[in-house]
Amino acid sequence: MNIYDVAKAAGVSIATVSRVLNGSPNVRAKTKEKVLHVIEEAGYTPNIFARSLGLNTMKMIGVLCTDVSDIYYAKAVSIIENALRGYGYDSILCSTGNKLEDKQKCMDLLLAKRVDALILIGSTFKEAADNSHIEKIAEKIPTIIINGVMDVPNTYCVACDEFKAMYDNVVALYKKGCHEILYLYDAETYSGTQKLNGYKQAHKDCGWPVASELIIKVNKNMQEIEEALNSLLEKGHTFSAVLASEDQLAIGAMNALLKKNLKVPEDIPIIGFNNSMLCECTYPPLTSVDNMVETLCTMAVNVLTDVFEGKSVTHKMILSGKLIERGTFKI
Amino acid sequence: MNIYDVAKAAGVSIATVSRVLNGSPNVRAKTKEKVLHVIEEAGYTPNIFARSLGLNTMKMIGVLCTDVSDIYYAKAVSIIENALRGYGYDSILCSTGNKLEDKQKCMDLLLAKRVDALILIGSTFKEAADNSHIEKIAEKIPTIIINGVMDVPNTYCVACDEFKAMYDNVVALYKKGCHEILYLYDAETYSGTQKLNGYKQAHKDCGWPVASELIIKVNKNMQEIEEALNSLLEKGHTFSAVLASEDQLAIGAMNALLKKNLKVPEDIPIIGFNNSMLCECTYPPLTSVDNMVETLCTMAVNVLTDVFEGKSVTHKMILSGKLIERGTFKI
DNA sequence: TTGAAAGCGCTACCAT
DNA sequence: ATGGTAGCGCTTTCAA
Repeated sequence: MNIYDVAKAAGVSIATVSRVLNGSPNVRAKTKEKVLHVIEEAGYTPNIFARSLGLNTMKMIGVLCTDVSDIYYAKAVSIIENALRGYGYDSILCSTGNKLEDKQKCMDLLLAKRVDALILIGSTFKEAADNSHIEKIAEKIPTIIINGVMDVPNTYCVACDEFKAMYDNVVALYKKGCHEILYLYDAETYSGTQKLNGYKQAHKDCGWPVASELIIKVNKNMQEIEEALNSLLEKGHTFSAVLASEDQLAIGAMNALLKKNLKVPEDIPIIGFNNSMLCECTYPPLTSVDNMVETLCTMAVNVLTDVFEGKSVTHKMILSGKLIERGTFKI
Repeated sequence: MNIYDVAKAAGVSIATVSRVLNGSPNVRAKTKEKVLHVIEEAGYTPNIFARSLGLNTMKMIGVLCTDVSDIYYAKAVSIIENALRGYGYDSILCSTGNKLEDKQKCMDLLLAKRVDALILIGSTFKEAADNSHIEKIAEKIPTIIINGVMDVPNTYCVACDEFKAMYDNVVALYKKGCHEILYLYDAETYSGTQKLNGYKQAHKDCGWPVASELIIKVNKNMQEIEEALNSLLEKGHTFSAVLASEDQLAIGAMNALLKKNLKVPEDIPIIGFNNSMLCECTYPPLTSVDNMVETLCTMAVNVLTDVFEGKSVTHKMILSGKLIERGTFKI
């Protein structure tokens, strides 16, 4: 069943059917009704491929992240997908994994599918190679980057000032008398680097040395975190607080400490990052930095629709994070 | 830049360009090279809309779930998306929320986008109305249902036998002397009903009465769970173990109990469901039923590709769950 | 208000 | 091995 069949059945031309389909006002009510009736009757659905061919858009956005099964990205994807749908856009999801090559392949795939825009969550990356790839993409379609910042035409960045958030964490801990702060991180993304730099800068500004052995890179694996902590302690290093770039890492540390019969926060306060659902899964619940995913993602989609509408849009928007105090640390 | 431009620049016909594009063997190596060179030079990308129009497929699958930000669905989506991409299919994601109407709207949207198939995660639903809608969809495209079972043509179900898994949980607790088992659940999906029925049936088969006040419906909200537990205890009801339809609920209960200075598992063993990442976030870590999302999702995608290839496929595949013993309960 | 017809850019069949 | 060409099903412009 195509538009010709509908036209024939309704006794009109395909142009008229098309007008009805697209809500043109230039159709007599009676004609419209007739056409609509045929459509309804036959259960006709316009062929979107043909439509897209003429219009050169399918109203679809590529949404790219390293791993949707990660609680943080999942949240972001959820919000973005919903917001986009609210604007009549569908989302093609690509959960790329960490390999640069795969990310690029996904972007190319999405580009080949002629998506109207790209939303990159939690990118960009440390590798310059990759950013150049984004530049190429951005030449063709608007590209929104969530929690990454780069200065490239047709690229729009919305991010949380995680540098400052982490900086403030350190200062807050210092004020409580915690001067040896274990720092756990797992990724060297833009966001990861920002946080680590905040940690370091705060030390400098406070006039304390950064103890490099207290900065540990781990995977999001509870056992691995426990082992890292144990090995640290065995080597005789001590720390009086834990800061992590992700809630999950903080929780790994927390459980390792609890296992050693240490009290949290009495012996060692802990602050996570992301303010994810995980914070309420521990006992005591985890104090964490809310980096505003929801706002970030909503803004990202709004920016995008503004771009589509040709409005002038800021290329960089930075929000502040916010410490959510729970059981593991209070200011 | 279109296929005509490429043809002209390469001094061949569009048919030849098309052949090169689609890897036809019937092109002289030299010709192929020439065309490829032009394509490379010009950075030409075939217009997928035109291609789709002719082929009547864009190699895209609609993936539908109630909430991608939920850790369980996120995992499933992640696996499905990756597996599909491995087969050259992209995923359009729809995180619908719980309202029946929205789910239907999403399915229709996806259908209008002419996806090649639909994968429904964690559906189907208790409402008969919805299932009839699925029937209509399945008339047009193959529909895979993960953790839901229905008997409809062109519909393929892969599910975990959660009835049995929960049944076994009850039996295992009984054997340990726990006869009053609090049951927490949050959703009346197919899966939710299966689990609850397993809980009830096990009681029956063991000759124990089901205490209806011990079956509590809650939302995935820690505070609400705590309140539900407290109110239960205040009313003088007691229980010697906790079973939950989802890890998160189990954890809510666990934290409420810890807050009351009860010991887990010494005073009260707890078993969650889904074997999610959350299990390792608590202390002690949560014993939980692995309902095989990964396998389920991989199978789902395999079933789909088999269907596409016209192979004959079982319409119902049921896997067994598996108890993963951690700190909160051991057999 | 309506219709005729020219694209949109590709695939695949039929010739050669 | 290559070319010509008829679709695929829509939108939109131009006429009437």
